[in-house]
Formats: sequence, structure tokens, C-alpha cells
Amino acid sequence: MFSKACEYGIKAAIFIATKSYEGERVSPKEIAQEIDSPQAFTAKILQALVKNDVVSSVKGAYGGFEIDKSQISSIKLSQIVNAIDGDSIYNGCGLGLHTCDEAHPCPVHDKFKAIRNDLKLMLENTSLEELALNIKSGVSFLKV
Amino acid sequence: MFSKACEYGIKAAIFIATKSYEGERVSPKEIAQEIDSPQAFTAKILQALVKNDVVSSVKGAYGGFEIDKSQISSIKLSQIVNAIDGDSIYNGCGLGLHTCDEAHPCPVHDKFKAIRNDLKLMLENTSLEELALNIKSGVSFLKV
DNA sequence: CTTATTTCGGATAAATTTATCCTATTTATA
DNA sequence: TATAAATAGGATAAATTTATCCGAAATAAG
Repeated sequence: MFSKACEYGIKAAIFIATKSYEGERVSPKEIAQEIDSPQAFTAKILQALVKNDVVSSVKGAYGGFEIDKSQISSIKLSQIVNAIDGDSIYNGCGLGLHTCDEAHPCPVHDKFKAIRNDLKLMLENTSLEELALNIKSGVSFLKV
Repeated sequence: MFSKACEYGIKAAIFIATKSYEGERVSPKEIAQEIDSPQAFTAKILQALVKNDVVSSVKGAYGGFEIDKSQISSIKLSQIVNAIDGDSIYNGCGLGLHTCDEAHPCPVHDKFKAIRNDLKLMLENTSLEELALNIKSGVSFLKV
């Protein structure tokens, strides 16, 4: 469904959010441990999230990654996915046709339309806040 | 969503079905032309479909690939996807956790559950027949 | 039986994704 | 200002997916 990079990116953003609630910045090392991902690769993905204004970074001593507490509720899953995988998951053709629309549909166009729209709505309506709060309360998990 | 191999496999199966209705066998070359795919790679994917009893092949002169006319209606999209990509699309965890279930859910487990189940049902309820008939009638397209 | 045709299957190559390593740059603090 | 700590980013490597090539095996027809 998502690329490995995107999976890591989503989990990293959630973890950073949980720590940001407590006013703490985190390092790629700590993130990688908490989400069970390769550290250097995760650091690369964090750069993409920084460029796309999902997380912010502070260089130098006592630096690290954080998310403005007041923004956690307005960041949507779709922003994270878009920053890493683009919008092909819900905008591209299910069978890879270059043009696939009502006028020139691929064989599964109609069948996929509803599912992909549901996926899109879900990503756009799911906030980083609810995902982070569920981690903090122990309702869901970032690894194993 | 699907791998390239799976996209080619689905389109190939549909094209073979349309030709099988007319009692014609087709070659990898013709298939690749009709679905706009690399020929040798498509041939490899056809082998997987043969092994999984989605299509049957006849070696030697006047051979080619075909699908028993009487079976086209009972072949489901899920069989084709399963033969090539396995069941990870709707059975694996959306964030790549090794174990992800009600007792130990990933952060998006509940959000994904409905969507992935819809996808599963759609694949299991869509027959090769309806896809092939839509191609034959010009309602949908295999390339461009 | 020979030949032409066709799928099968192994070896290999190219492209992309995933992952690692190392240096440069930035910054807080002593 | 010097130092230590941290992200940024380029170069490279490993793994996987995508794609190509070629000979072997099978088969219909002459």
C-alpha cells in the first residue's frame, strides 16, 4: 500500500508528536529505536518531512526534531503520505494507464473509485493528533 | 497499490479472456502489444498465472495462452492478484508491523480495516467475465 | 522424422527502492 | 572562541523489482 519510506515517515511523525506534547525534541537515533526502523534511512525521510513542513528541525547541540504542539491537530495523514509517496495512491490509475477517467476508464476504474476515494477521505480526515494520543494512551503501537 | 507485475497480469488475463470467447489463443507478443507491456516480462508473469491455474497454456506450433470459456465467469480478480502479489495488500499491516490485530493494533489499524476489507470484497466479487465483457464492448480500455 | 513454432525456465542486466557511511554545516554552551 | 552535539546532504552500497536474452523442451504439420 505505502512504501517502506512512507511507513517509517508516518510512524516517525507520530512518535515525534507524542514527544512534542511533552516539550521534548528527539533524534533520529531515538526515533529509529522507537519505531524499529533503520536510523540513517529514517533520517533521510525526516528531511523530506521537514521540507514539507510536517515536522521542524533544530540543528546543533540540544537540537532535534519536533512538531509545534498547536499544529499537531491540524496535520493530516494525507500531508505525510503526500510528502513521501505523492498522491499516486489515490490519484493514479489502478492498472497503470496514463489516462484513466470516466471517458477512458481502465477495466477496474469504477470498482476502484469508491475504495480509493474512501482511502483519500480517511487520510485527509485523520489527524496526527488522534494517532499520537492513541500511542500515548497505549491503545495502539508503533512497533513489533 | 498493485505491483507492475500484477497490473500486467490483470490486463493480460482480461485480454486472454476476450480472445478466448472467440476461441483464439494468444501469444505473449500479441498480449504485450494489446496491454502495452514489456513482452518478456509479461511472459514471465503468464507463467505464474499458468501455475496458479488462472490461464492455461499450449506449447508448440499453434499454441498460446487461453482460458476455458466456461471458467471465465468463475475466475475472480482476487485469484489473479493473489497469484502475483500474494495477499499482503489486504492482509498485511498498513504500517508494516509484524503483528497487527485488535489486541495489538498499529496506529491506523482501525482506520484501514474498513478500506482494506472493501478492497478484499471487491477483488473477491469481481469476475474476469465482467471485466472482459466491458473490454469487448468498448466500455473500458487496456491501454493508453 | 524433420521442421517451424511456441511456451518454459534459467541467467543476466537495468532500474528503483531501501539502507549505510561520511563529511559539512549549524548551534548551544562553557 | 573553542568545543561538543546535532541535522543536512552527497556518495555509495545492498536489496528488490522490473526487464531482457537465449537455449531447452514440447508440439502441430508437412
